[in-house]
Amino acid sequence: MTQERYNPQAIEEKWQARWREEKSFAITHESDKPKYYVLEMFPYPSGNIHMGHVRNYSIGDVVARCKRMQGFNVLHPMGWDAFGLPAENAAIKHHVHPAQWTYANIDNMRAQLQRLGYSYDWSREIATCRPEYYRWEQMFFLRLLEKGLVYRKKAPQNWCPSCHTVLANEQVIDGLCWRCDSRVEQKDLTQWFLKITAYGDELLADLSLLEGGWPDRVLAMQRNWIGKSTGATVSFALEKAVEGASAIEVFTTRPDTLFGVTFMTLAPEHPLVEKLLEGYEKADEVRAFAERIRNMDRLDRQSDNLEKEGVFTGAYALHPFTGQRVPLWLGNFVLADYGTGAVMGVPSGDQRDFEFARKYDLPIRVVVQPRGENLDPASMTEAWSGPGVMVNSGAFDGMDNETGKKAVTDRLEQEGKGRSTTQFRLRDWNISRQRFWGAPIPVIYCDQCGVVPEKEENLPVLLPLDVKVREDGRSPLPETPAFANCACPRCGGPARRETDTLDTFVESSWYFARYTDARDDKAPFSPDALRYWLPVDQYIGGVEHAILHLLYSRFFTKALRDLGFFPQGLAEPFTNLLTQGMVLKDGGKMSKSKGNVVDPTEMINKYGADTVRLFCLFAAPPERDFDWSDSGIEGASRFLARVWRLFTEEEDRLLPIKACGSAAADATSAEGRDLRRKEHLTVKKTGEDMGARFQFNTAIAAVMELVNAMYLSREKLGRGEADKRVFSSAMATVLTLLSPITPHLCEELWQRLGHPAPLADEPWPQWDEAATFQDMITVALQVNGKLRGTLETAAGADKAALEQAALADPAVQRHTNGLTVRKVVVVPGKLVNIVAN
RNA sequence: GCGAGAGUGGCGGAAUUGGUAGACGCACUGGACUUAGAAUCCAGCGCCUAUGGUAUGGGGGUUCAACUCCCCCCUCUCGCACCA
Repeated sequence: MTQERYNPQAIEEKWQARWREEKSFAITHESDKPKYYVLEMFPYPSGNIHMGHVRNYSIGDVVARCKRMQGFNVLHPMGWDAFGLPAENAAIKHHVHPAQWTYANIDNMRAQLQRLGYSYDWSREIATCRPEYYRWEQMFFLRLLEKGLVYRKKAPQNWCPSCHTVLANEQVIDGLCWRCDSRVEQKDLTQWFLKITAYGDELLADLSLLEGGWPDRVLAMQRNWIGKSTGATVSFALEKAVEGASAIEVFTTRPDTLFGVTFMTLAPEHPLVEKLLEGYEKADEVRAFAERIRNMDRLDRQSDNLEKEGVFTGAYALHPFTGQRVPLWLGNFVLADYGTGAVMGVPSGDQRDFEFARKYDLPIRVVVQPRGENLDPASMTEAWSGPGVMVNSGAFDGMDNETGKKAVTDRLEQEGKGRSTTQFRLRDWNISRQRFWGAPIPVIYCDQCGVVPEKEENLPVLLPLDVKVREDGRSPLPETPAFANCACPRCGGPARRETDTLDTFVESSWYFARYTDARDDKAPFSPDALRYWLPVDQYIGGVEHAILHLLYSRFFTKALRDLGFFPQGLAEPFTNLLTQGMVLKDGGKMSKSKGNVVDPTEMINKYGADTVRLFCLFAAPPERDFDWSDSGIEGASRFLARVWRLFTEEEDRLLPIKACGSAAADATSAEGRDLRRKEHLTVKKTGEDMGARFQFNTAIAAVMELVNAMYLSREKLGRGEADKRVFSSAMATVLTLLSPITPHLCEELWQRLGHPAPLADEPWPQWDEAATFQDMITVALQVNGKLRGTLETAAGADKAALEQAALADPAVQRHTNGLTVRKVVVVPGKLVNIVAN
């Protein structure tokens, strides 16, 4: 026996160098094997990796290595989401150029990732800030523009005063900037938009394709965000037509309650407000109200406990069916940018309208009531929005209200007073950013020709790097003449370039596809490679992207398909999604300000990469948050040292055989049979846990059990060839099963066993059903469902024998003494339950 | 309010088809080895009034048998929230 300490540092460097030099994980799409594309969300190159990255990428690496061993041609790439604000902020703070800062960070983080031994195909590495990448994005922009999926419009936009840029709706969280938590303001700006709403229906419908593959809550969040509502747009004629309008339209999901309309409420921003007020004696009061509401902070205006307020405009519309006069009010709760910016008021059927009507003493007219009940407007305390029968609704009386929705809409359509309508909560995606460190938008403004797209052959529009970043954070591009001034691609005259850059979420919306053909300088992708690799089979990342990045990528997939870049049959980019939990410390998020950050590099220095990987996977199932534990990682380290010790101490009896490499004939002793059975059962369990269920914690636990069994058996097992084979096979199995998780240690010991080829190229072991059979088993003995004893019995014992043995058991007899046995339930191989009273 | 998920020892967590609850690990306790410590090894470890009783957030139900299925309730986390 030799004593030898496990020393990860030397081993890990050795294998990492080898993987790098031999390009061990580079692959092509020319392969007979089935493909498997596993992808982890690429990082922003902030400077250093944190534990969240380690967890994310360790999960991905186990999947990649495991699938590779299970016979798949695995694409497992890595890159950098490299444009974005932090680079500019760092530039201001440290007086380095954003590009320099970004590339230095990439170099640093790449080295950190390589120290963790991840099996990436580094030949496919991308950085989105390189022209070789963003040139294709500029091309997509032009094609989308051509197709009408990009447009320019002036509208109130989310403006972050601290970041000096607009934000997409998805980037405003509770009224605050997603990056810096500043209060978002509204600002009228002309911006470029991607028409994601054109895909609203498809984005919603295709979520059903992802059921089972994506977590339910992510699907729910997307559904929610898209927010499809079906109903009708109804036109109410104005009693007195105003300039440019003779009617006001409302959107409703409840056309069945149309006869209950007793007023109408307009958003203070509604374009007709000023015209409706003409000649009204209290117009100034109304104007003041509208002004006050319009100027309210958006956050306050959307808050929970904002009291509903309104004011009568003096104007009336006419009910489309009854011709009754409907007073027009302004209301602080009506959203200008949803539906038509005006809603019909049905106090009997809508709680908000009910409260509004009570407050301002407006009439309440019951039009839908629960079957068998009579609602009385005078005594009602809340609106009835449930199902029921239509009343006070003319020809529709007596109709079920669900049927009524369609019937009323049909009649509106016949009379030209309305139409069936679908509304989305989803808004088009503002992709303009007033920032420097981003991909230039390839558009030119010419006094003669107007807005002119750059010519495709002139791409890329290079982001100039010889620019000094402004101290105030504003983009230097507008005042960089070499960039901003240009010739009009159409008339050749002097023109100005668009100086806004693209939202960085545009880059991350298609990067997964670029990996399939990352070095192509003739086209964004090779169609063959795309057809082979897409979609991504397993995507892994944080749930914080449940809407933002994942929605945008889904949209891009559909849009690029319709532009002819992606295969026609491709509907969704990511078939399966795993949202990994966060790594916490002391129950909270790690943060510099709290001083509870655990630095992966320190941990690698102390314990080695294998231990860090092992602990991240063992601590909890991947979806769940877990609390970093300093004693927990000690345990992981201890286990690997234990494997190392077992190997080195028993090296003299280890034969160079492979996992599951012993024969049934080798396991002649009870010890041998037991160990061999445990070995095969472990292969069975880890294969399922690691390759299918992604429950790495239980897979690791199973291997730990096998190692424990080996420790217990080593004294009892003999040193004959057959026993050596049984023991060696178990050792080979431990190394093979553990290799996706702790590849360095496993490769090292594998090589030391005398195997010339690396473990990474080994096939996943095959377990043998026959090896898992047991002659004698333990059966539970229950009396009235309570465990009273156990029984050692032959595995094949039949029901009658089991029943007899159970009834003869002393413990059972003690508990059935004086009782009459009514029934005996025998589950062969499991238990016997005696029912007695 | 709506939607999703969760609730099991001192802690992280197992229990995949309803069939011996607490695998595996952490922490802890005792022992061995040691001048001592570290490391390692062995043993113990849900709770209690302990040959038994009791226990998977609480209450009911189905069943020979329930962490698992059904009904009601409580708590926590996350997301959305005046979307007409």
